[in-house]
Amino acid sequence: MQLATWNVNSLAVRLPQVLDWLAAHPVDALVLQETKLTDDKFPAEQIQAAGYQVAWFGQKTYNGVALLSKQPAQDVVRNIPGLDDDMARVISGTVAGVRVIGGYFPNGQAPDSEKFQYKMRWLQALRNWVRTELAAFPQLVLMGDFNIAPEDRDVYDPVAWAGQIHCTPEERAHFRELVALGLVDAFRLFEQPPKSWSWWDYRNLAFRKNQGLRIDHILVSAALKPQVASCSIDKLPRKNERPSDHAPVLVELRG
DNA sequence: ATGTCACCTGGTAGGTGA
Repeated sequence: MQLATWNVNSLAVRLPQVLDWLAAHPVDALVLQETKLTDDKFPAEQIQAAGYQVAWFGQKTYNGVALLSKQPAQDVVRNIPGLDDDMARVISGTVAGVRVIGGYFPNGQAPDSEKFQYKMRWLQALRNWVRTELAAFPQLVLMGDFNIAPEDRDVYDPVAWAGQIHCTPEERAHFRELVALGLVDAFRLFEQPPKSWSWWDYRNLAFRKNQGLRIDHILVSAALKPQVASCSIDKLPRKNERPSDHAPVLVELRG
């Protein structure tokens, strides 16, 4: 089966691109971030017409996530249970026996900001919850826009970005702690092209200059690791007219 | 060196977030 994650930066704008991409990449499940739609405005009918089931969880203006799947997702959960959070950031469901968690992690703005403190609290709550989820669902995939570049090789200019948001030691420690729960970064299971990024700022001609970060990730559980056949970033949609600033990331599982 | 995009409010621009 194939799974994918994509931060679309407004599904209202990017729905045609999502449907085009699914036609070319008919993955079994796709999680979306930054849909930026209230639930009453979610384009469920157009997605269903394209052959996908969908569960969604949004809010006005910001955030918003969705889980698209060929087979309907079972036991859908929205956000992190037990965390008091007014932002729509997580949607989970079981697809073909795999527990899929799609997340839009907080950006954090700047290391000295209140938003960074929220990011730290959110990451701690996520870790505690994923620990229990892994115990209940050994076959688990955690994917989405983590807003964390795990290592210097995930940053186009690690010197300039040292200590900046997405690259702080605190964020990187949280990433490692998530992995330490019993997950693996599927992208790094394979030889990858150098300078592989999943996000390029809209500003500064960053995509043309390939100045990006790898902040969108697919973590798979130890039980699934032997089944991982490939993992890649699809840069093509970033070349569209009116692209999202993020590219989709895909993983293929055998069996 | 610089270079954006999407959304909101409230109004035909400015502010916010990323």
